[in-house]
Order: sequence, then C-alpha cells, then structure tokens
Amino acid sequence: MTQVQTTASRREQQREANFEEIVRASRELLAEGAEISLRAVASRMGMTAPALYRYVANYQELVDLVAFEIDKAATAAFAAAADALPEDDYAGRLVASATEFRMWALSNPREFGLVFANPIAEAQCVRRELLTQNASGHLMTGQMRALWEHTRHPLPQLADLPESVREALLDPLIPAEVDDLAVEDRGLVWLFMQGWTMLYGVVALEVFGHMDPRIIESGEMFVEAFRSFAPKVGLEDDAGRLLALARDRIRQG
Amino acid sequence: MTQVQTTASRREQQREANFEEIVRASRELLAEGAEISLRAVASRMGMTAPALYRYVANYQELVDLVAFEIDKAATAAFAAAADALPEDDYAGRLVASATEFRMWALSNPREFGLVFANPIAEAQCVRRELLTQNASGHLMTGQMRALWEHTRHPLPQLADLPESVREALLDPLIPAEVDDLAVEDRGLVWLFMQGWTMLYGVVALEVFGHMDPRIIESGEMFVEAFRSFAPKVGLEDDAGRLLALARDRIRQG
DNA sequence: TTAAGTTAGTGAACGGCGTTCACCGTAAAC
DNA sequence: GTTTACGGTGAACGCCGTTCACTAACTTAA
Repeated sequence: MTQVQTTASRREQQREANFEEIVRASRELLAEGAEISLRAVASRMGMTAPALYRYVANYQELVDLVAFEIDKAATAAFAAAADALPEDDYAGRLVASATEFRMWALSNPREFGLVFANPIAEAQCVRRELLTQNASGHLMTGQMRALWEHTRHPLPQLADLPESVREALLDPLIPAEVDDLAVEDRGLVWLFMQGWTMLYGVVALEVFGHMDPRIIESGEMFVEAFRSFAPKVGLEDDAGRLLALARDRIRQG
Repeated sequence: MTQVQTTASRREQQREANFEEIVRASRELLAEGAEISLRAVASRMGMTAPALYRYVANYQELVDLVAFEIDKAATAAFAAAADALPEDDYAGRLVASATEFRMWALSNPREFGLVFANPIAEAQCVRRELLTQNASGHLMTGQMRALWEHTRHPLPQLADLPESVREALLDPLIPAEVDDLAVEDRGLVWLFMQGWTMLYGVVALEVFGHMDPRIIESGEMFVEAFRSFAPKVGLEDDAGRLLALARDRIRQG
C-alpha cells in the first residue's frame, strides 16, 4: 500500500515555511496600507526580489496566492461569528456570518478588493479553479443548506427555471458542494446565488464608497437587503429577530 | 451687465482641445487592452509625459478625468437605448437603460471598473463631488422618477425608515435631483438606492466573473434581479412584458 | 513695435516596479 | 566523494510616476 509521506524532507519543510512567510509578509504590507510588490515582500523576508521567482511564477500568481489565503483566514472569522450562536439557530448563524463578512469588507477594503473584486475572467484556468474553491462561498452555501435541511422551505423547481440556470445548477462551477444534493432540490443553489448577489451588491457598493456615507455607517442598506431576501428562504416570520441580530452586530462591531 | 465670454482666447481653445485629446488617447489605450499611463497617453499625442502635468495634477487625476468622461459617454448610450421605446413607456425605458448598462459593462469591463469599481472613499473631495455628478446615476434616477410620476405607486414613508436613511433622503449625496421632490415623496430615492444596489450587484459580479459563466451568458440573474425589484415600484402586473423586453435586448445585444 | 511676462513643452534624472539571466554556494542524491 | 539540483545573488532591461531646470512661443502692455 502507498504510505502517506508524513515526514517532508528538510528542503520541503523550508520551502513550505517560506511560502507561509511570503503570504505573511504580503498581508502585513497590505495591512499597513502599502502595495504588494515583489521587492517589498522579498526585502521584508531578508531576500531579494528575484528569489521569489523560485516560489511564484510571476506577480499575479503571488497576488492570487495571497488572495486565496486571505479568503481562507477571513472565512474562519465568518465561521467564528456564526459559532457565537446556538448550533440549531441556522438562520441566525447565516445572518451572523454575512454580517461579519460585511464588517470585514469595510474594515479591510483592500483585502476585499483583492479577493472579491478582482477580474477572474481574464485570468488563466488557475484562477478559475480558485473560483470553485472559494472558502467563504463554501461556508455560506453550507449554512444555507443547513438552514434548508431544517426548515425545508419551498424551492424553485428546475422545470420553472431558464435552461441556462438549470445547466448551471446541475453542474455548478461556483463554490458549492452539491454532489449529495438531490437534483430536484438544486433550486436551493439558485436561491443561494440570488442571496450572494444581493449581499455582494450591497457590500461592494459600500466598500467602494458609491453610497451615501450615512447609510454605509448605519448599515441599513445591508439590513434592507436581508429583509428583501428573507421571504425567499422562508424566514418572513423570523425576520424581525434576524434583522435585530444584524443591527446589534453592526452597532457593536 | 456681465457678458458671457463666448470667444475663448486662442490659448484657451488649444488647451480645451488638448484636454479632449488626452481623454481620447486614454480611451483608445483602454479599448486596446493597454493600461493608461502618462507616457503612453503623451506619446500618442506626440508629446512627452511631463507635458501632461500642465493639464493634470497627477496620474490619479487623469484617471478620474477619463472615468468621468467615460461615464458621460456611456450614459448617452443608455439614454439612447431608452429612446428606442415610446416616450410614455416609463417602465420599459428604465428596463432598456438598465439592460444597456449591463451590456456595456460586460463589453467594457475595464471601463466599468474605472467608473464603478474604483474606491472613492480614500480619494479627496474632488472625487466625492464626482459621486454626486455621476451622469448615469442622474439618468436612472430621472427615469425612475418619471415612472413614479406616472404610476404613483406607493412609497416607503419616511417615518417608517431608520433615521440614517431619513437623513440621507432629505439631503442626498448620491446623484439625484431631489430639490423639487416633496419631502413626503423622498421614499422614492430610497427605492432607487435599493434598485441601484441590486443592479450593481448583478453586474459587478458578472463583470468580475464571480458567477457561473452560463448564467452570465444568458443574463438570467440580471433578469431575476429585475423580477425581484419590480413589485417595489408597482410593476408586478407589467413584469412579464418587461422581462421579455430585457431578454430580447440581451439576446440580440 | 518693442519689452516683459506667462505658458506649454522638452530632456535629464530619481526612485521604484516586474522580470530575466548568468552565476555561485550549499544541501541532497547517488 | 562526486554529481546534481535547488535557492539565492547582483546586475541589467524596460517600464512607470514624478520633479526640475530650461527654452521657445505666445500674450499682454507700454
């Protein structure tokens, strides 16, 4: 039988550690308001820029790597926000994560831009894969599915949907594990896409500042988006509590 | 009485023409897939880079200038799309302009990014002013107002809205002419903001490629966004026709 | 018409960027 | 113990935004 190589060689350990340090240095730069540049990252590691080419094919790949790790780290924070609520408060957990997402985006606009407002279309297949591996997407699709497993609210039927949507739901390219989701329940993924679109619209507009500052500050457009979306996932009766929950987190955040 | 200076001096004419050529050269670069750079723009005009500093304080100001002009030109296209419909088909005209906006954004992603996905927050007051002067915003607020003047669909009442929203509606910083809109009707602006948020969310997600390619191609998430929004502006009965109108324009666009 | 003053342009330079390349120790592999 | 592969260096190239001293041309006023 094939044994898993658990003990990486000395060189491989070094290499792995260096990868981590590259990401760490890049994120520090970002956090300090500076731009990510090969020279800056390298010098922060006590290296010179050309050395980084032993780890990364080019600048864009460095940025993609950093974006991927930022998404992973941020997702942990979104999940933690959900864990502050009871395990069976599925709707509350979803609201908590989404609210945390918004607050993270507003406090880390550069990171948000890197992960969520970077054109993927013009990139190679590498980045296309990243799309489906998007960690925060997996978290929220999972949360929405948990909610539905519990409430079993009505779903859009595939037969009622346009063909392009049906195809996309049967074999989705977005970050969602649907292999074990029955075909007749795939309407749930369509609902998720709708919800993600609304969430994204509000947050992107807020982060880019294309919205009245007072409404950004209070987060009321974000709350309003939730109010619009709630009925689609059978939460009309719970909406009052959920919106209050979001407002609380916004106020104290 | 003070006479308007209609005959600009020779120098002023030259200067104005040069401004226009700067914008033209920049847009050509953008259209060819190149980046805007002072050197590239200048050499396209038969100049050297430092000369541009006689017209623009720095690189960012050049970009802002170009973004402003792009928005103006694109808005003319959005308006033209509306003019293909009867003058009294207010809903249809709004749908036509919004659909044209989406198609323009997808065909000109770099221009879209420049105008609508550029962080305004970190910029100076110059750019803040641009926010309220945004041409496409004025077009669509105007269209939504024309629609409402005709249908007089119910509006959210100021008393029911959060205080931050009320303040923003009474003295809006977004592109909207509301001076002649009665205070009790300002809920219309809130509806507009909601609609703009949905439209923006779909389009930005599509342009950045963070959506299933098949759904981008068919535009069905865009259509779905309209379906969600229609009831808010009293268009539930007209929705069928309007969605068909949008689909037509998408298909032949 | 001439003199003074303003303006728009130049070339050289600075520091920083991504990227390439020849080169060199050192650690791993045989 | 020799060979090989890897990870690093410094120098260089061609971009970039930006500054500065300088000049030629145009405008303005005497």
